[in-house]
Amino acid sequence: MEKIVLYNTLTRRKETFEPINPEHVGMYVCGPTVYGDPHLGHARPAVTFDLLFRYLQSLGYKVRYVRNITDVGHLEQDADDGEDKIAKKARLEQLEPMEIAHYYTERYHDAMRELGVKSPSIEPHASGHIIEQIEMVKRILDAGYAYESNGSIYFDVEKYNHDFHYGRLSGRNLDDIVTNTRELDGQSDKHHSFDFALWKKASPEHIMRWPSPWSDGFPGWHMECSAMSTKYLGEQFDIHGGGMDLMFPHHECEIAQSTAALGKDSARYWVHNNMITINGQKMGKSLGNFITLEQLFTGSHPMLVQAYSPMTIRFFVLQAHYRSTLDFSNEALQAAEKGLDRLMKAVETLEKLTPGDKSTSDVADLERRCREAMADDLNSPMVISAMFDWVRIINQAAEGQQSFTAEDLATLKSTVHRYLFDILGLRNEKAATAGGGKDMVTPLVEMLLNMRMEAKAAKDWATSDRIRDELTSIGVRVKDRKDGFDWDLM
RNA sequence: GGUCUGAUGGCCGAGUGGCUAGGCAGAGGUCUGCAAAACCUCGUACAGCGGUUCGAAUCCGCUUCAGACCUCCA
Repeated sequence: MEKIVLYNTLTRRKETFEPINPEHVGMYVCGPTVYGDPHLGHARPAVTFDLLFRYLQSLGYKVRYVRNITDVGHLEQDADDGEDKIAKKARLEQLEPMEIAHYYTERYHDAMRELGVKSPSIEPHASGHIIEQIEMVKRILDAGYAYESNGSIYFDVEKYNHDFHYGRLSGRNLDDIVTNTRELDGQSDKHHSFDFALWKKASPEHIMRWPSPWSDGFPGWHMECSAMSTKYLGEQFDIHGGGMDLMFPHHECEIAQSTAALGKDSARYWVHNNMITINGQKMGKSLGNFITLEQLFTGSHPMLVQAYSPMTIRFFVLQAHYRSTLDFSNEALQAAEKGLDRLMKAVETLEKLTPGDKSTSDVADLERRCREAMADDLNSPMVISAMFDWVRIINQAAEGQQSFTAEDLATLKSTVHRYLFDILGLRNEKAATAGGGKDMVTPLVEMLLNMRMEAKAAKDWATSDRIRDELTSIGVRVKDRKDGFDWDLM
């Protein structure tokens, strides 16, 4: 198996990736809380871990990719008295919480499909794993790292920290957390403000509730990921992913829970994607500066000067390394759109190239550069950079300035396919599709262009230009070739 | 305040102790009946100040600025 390195947040360095079972990879990624439309921020982790998923598969691993749906337990504001996000939305819209969860899950799936994000292997819902979560809470209680207080169960951070190290993922130690956390005013059931809920007793008006040994209530937010990752991937698995903003407290608490319950670390490689920013600031719900994916696809947001296709968004995300922040702007998105367009045109050009006697460039160069870039912590920008160098070479070949043997041409096509389509997950949105798109209009366009050729032969420039102008006006771009024509849809 | 990141040419964004990342925009040229597309050429950028080094934008220190997390957010 190809040797690859991944940046592990746990050690803050790149490490050679070695799965627990040689042929298999278990990967868990924190999915969305389904109480609102998916926005540009959701696209980052989805595309990042889709890239990792596709890449690992392309290397030959059998990957079990688990991405959860949070439909219960995620509270607003202070975890002690905040309202459940789903329940709040349900109350505001006078719907069942499950209607809200279902609706936004569907919206999320639709957007992900558009972005070319593959469906994970398993997509468990928190509400469907209450029993597993209760079992895990019991294990933590049995191990002595949690306490009951008025029907709720809290994690005993101080005791845990005595035996292990609370804060090792996010680089904190408990003293820092203590001095930087405001102690609550005695109203809380918690012993310390830094303790977190494993199980919460439901207040009378709380809708989403389940029976448990301690009270009718609901699980704490962090429980679902620990319980579901353990259930589907085992007590130890390879990769745990998510956004950097989840590092603390969410992932830190997950580590504490799993370690307390199982006596050992659960995830070996922690992989975090960085944020998408807008005017240098994180794009997020709380800041109210987010743009939904649908708004992006349709251009219906005051900040957008035009619509951007799903593949433009995907390409935009892939052009930056996943651990860097990526700044949103119309200019950047337009650049991505044009760049992607050029890339896809070159792929079409490549399909039409005819083989020559010899090859004037080494096709192994592209494969090597792409392979090395991906193996080095998923460096998709480097892959794209190599691709563009070859776009030039392909275009030169189309002009007769380069040539390739049939064998090299086949290699080149397969390399481009593998990296651009299979691994980066891009697709040619404008390409011919069965029963629609370019195919449908081809006979008509070519008839007109043949007429234009005749006009040109007769030096009837007026007719020739009129045909071209009319075609341009309906979105067909005409390109003259030495011995004919070419065209595409704008 | 604590923890941690980052500062790259007009914009986005890689990378690296010495060898052109790439895209977009811009300028000139080739081709063309004119265009478009494509191709060729061009900007010689790495926040500031010190230090290490034969050599640093890349390593170290300081300064300035920005961002993330420390309450929910991908």
